[in-house]
Amino acid sequence: MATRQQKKIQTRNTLIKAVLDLVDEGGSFSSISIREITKQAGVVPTSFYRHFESTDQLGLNIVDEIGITLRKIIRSARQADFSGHRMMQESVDLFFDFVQGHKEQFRFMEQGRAGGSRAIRNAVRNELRFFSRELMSDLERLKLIPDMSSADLEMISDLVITTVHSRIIDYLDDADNPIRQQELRHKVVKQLRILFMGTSLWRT
Amino acid sequence: MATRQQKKIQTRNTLIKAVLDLVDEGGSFSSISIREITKQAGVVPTSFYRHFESTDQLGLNIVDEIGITLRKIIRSARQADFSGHRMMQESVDLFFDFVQGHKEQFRFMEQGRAGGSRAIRNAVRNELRFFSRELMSDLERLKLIPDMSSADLEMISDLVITTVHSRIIDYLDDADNPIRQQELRHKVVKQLRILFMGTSLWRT
DNA sequence: AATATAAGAGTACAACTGTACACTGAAATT
DNA sequence: AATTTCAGTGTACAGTTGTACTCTTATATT
Repeated sequence: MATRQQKKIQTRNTLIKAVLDLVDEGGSFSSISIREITKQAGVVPTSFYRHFESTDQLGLNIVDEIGITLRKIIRSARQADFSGHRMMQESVDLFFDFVQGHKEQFRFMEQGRAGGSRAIRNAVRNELRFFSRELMSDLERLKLIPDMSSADLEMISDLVITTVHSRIIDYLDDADNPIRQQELRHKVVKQLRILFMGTSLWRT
Repeated sequence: MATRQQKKIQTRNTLIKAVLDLVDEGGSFSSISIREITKQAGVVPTSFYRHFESTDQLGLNIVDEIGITLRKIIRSARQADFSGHRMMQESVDLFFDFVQGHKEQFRFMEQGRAGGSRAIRNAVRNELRFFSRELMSDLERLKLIPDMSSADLEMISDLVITTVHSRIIDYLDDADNPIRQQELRHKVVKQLRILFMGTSLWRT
């Protein structure tokens, strides 16, 4: 049998998973009760407090997990080392494949960004900013956008991330319509192309 | 005194306003109860059902009101008839002034888009699509983007709307920091400039 | 003037909520 | 081997929830 510490971590993960499952089933994080969570996790209500002092605290931990997923996306993209004219399509596909593979996390992120508590909104914002900064450093490193100040590069990275992440909800809501999902990916690619073309004409 | 019909409409509006007030105070629509709403509205809980069969129904009515606000934005922009190199800045300012003036509505919209019920998410999506289509027809009418197919124009309008509306939450969360709000407006203007520059190089 | 209508008030209740408290038993420490 | 620790259980309770029901009374209809 496992050690006490291991078992605790296990239950903790079960609680987090319970929330993500409930969100995936269509629930809204802000209206999920401690009792629903513990029921879903197969644990008694009061046990919750052995791990989190509030649902909000649990939510912040989920945001941390989302951060990990975002880092995985970045790592994958760097390893794949896309190049040439298919680079854009391949990057977008990589991103949405991750969204598909972690739909509960991304649904939670979008919910939290707009409708969570102040703390959760800020946490999500931070993760997105981090993601944007990583993109920025890749744009710099690979010299994908020559002759650009740091401030402008930051602004452009931000625009790219916004363009992509704004479509997450629409993408997930089309889960039963793969054709529309495909079109959506395609649309995003076009939008990013436009945007990158714009950078070549940009002068601060 | 007012007629029975007028009084009914009045209470109905009070209920809607109650929800928007609660959202403005930091509440999440999905977790607001009928009793909270009626309490805020100064009306007995059971009265709620004389007007709406569920909170979701009330929410859909709020989305309709948001639609009206969006139409006002469009009308204002057309009347103002911005032109020249300040056009972009003036349009963005117009938009964010409206956001400022209807913060409860816009907060509700962002919450609903990501965390509402399926019905509410779809309703919000529809309003945003409408908004995007109106922009598209203006781009066409004013020939702001020459030599562009309808499909591409639609895709570009969508990108513009996304870029602007994605910043609503960030903007409202900086309510206590007007300098940051100003910077945010400025950033959006730059992003739109890049994007429009991109369109001039675009070939399907 | 007599009657019908219907918006809002009041009452009631079962289901659910967060959380305080004492308990259990297996794992960790001594 | 004896003791301590502590994750998870069980019980309890006051507050909140949605909603069915009846009642009131001002307005509308006749």
